[in-house]
Amino acid sequence: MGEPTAATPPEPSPDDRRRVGLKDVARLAGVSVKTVSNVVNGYVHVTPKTRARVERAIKELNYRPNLSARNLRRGRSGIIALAVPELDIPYFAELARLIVAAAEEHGLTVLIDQTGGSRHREQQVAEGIRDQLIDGLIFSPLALTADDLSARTDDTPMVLLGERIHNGPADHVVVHNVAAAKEATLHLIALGRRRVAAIGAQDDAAGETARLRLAGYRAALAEAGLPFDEGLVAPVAAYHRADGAAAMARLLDLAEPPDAVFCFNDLLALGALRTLLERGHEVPAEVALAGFDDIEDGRYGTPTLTTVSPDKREIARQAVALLVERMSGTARRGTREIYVDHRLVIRESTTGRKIP
Amino acid sequence: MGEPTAATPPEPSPDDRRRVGLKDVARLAGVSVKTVSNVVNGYVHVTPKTRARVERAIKELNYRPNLSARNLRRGRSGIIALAVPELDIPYFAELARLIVAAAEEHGLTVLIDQTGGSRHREQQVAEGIRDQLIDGLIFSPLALTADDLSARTDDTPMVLLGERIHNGPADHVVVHNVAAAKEATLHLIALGRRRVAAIGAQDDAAGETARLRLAGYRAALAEAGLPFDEGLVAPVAAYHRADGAAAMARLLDLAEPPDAVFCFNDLLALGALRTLLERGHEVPAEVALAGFDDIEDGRYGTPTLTTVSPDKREIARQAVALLVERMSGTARRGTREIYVDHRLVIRESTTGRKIP
DNA sequence: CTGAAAGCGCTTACAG
DNA sequence: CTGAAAGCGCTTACAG
Repeated sequence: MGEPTAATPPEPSPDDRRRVGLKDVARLAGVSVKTVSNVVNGYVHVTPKTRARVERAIKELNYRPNLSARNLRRGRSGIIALAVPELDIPYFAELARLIVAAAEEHGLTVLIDQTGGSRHREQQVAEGIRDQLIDGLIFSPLALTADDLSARTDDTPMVLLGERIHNGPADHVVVHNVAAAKEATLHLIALGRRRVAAIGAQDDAAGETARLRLAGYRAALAEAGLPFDEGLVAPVAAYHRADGAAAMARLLDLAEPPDAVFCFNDLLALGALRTLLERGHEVPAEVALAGFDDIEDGRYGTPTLTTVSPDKREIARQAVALLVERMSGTARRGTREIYVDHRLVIRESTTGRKIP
Repeated sequence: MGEPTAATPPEPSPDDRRRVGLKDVARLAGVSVKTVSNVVNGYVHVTPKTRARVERAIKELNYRPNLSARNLRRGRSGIIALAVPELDIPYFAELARLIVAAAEEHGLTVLIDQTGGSRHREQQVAEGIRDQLIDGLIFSPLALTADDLSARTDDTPMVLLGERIHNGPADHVVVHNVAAAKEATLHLIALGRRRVAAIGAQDDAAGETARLRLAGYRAALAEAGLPFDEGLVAPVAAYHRADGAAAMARLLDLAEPPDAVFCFNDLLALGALRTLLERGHEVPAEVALAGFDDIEDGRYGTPTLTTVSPDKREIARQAVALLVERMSGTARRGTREIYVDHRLVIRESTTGRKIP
């Protein structure tokens, strides 16, 4: 009494009505909370009559289980994180869609982290910015090294995607990059091309994808008995259209420009295509073009794009399946590296044939 | 006893070591849990010396707060959901990226729901499949009606995106569709075109976007004194490239084909472009083409695509800002409809000029 | 098949 | 500035 606040009786704000809990449902239905919990979670040992009564009460009160409480009690959240560089890079957008779908089949919800490929953000992800919120992580790093990952103190189950990190610190789903790049290059050579260029080389340590695809490219040249010409290998800073466009321009300025180009991804190829058409070159008559990823844009451009198509659905499924195994603790010791199929999809940018 | 399971004593699995909690940190640091909590949450009233000791203990034990417990206690999760039809439709991928970024500035994490535009899934989203997990929802519905949304019993704060639902049941961020479509059509007419077609009409109730953009198209014709020709309006089942390609083919088969086409989104335009080039028509010389959305694909095709560019960053910012206001309870009564700017980006598909 | 009760790990009045 | 304790809403042994 006499306290300054005494004049303001603690009056519940309109939003303050208490949330409906299990207890309220139990009271209305005239059963114990255990029974309500059993009904909510679909357990068997409840008589149909009791179940019906509980369900009526749930509907009447519009009860929804509080997931924070459930998670706290169960010790898991049912949420996994997907960390990718950018959501609007078509390859990652397609992958994200498939992973969300695959996760749903396991009753899991996906939360998305965009790292922008920045080392700092990737370290945060690896160290578990959201580790107490998520049960597992599917991670496609761009800047992190295997050492970074080996040093991580967070023990949230993790599955890696992409070429960046091999040999081990975590389960890993990949495609056979060397073989796929070799196939694509051999296809160009089989068309009779002799000056086959490559766009997408990268010097820095981040360029593991580049390294593998370049190896495949070189293996194809070697197998075909063609010389390797350093001048036909165009390095890029990143794997966007603009980089491909610029690289193609440089190749066209060579004394002896290429008659075919294998681009290390589709965005590079689409950028290169743009430069070729802009400068009045016919594709594939003068320059044949192949990419990697099979993103949807390549299927509808003019010409349509020949490309290596990794089985993205399978990548998503395997990634989620591996993660689920890790999370449940049923995974065997040691990490696994799973190789997913790919196929070469031949379209107009190498054959000139129209889509029927 | 005698039960078959009696032979297997309940032995804690190696993974079962208890999680490090506030209590453990408090014990190691020699302070109360309250103090640790204060340090973790960055509150002021802790002496530097105590703070340092706590921080050392946190590091030593590699302590991470349990978010489920925090959320349970605080009554919120810091997670918002973004529900869109598909993540790999470029427009939604771009929007998702921007919304994730905007949410991050408010310390919020985004969880993504893909509805596939299915009515059933959209109803689940509206009714709060994850309502106890999320603090708010940014929703771009395709099948739901205003009535569906008015009837929802879930009271999770929600912000709507897209043209589907106007007038009211929730806060809403949109662009001026009619005005924008009119501008795009007038631009085509200003080029001297007289048979301007439209691709993207839809009969069904879902076609609110279609209705508005068609209205803008008609308004432009009227303003320019051109007749409205029903035959030049091509309906589509969906807004994908394939629909645009098919619609364009039908328009080209007319006795008097169009000399310009306004497509109600960029994917339709890219599909239409494909048909035009495939059939040997010059763009824009024979047929000029404009789209809507300004997705990245349109910036790099050949020719590049003239399009209405909504300010997507602003859409994302406004959507998150509105939602945050609702969640904090500071929003005024009544729902708001926020119009975001757009501009017409003129590129080669109407002017034929090359990008410098 | 059902009930009463403990406890998941936090935050936050309430006292000091 | 710090401590002891209640309670968020669940799930789940433990009894019956």
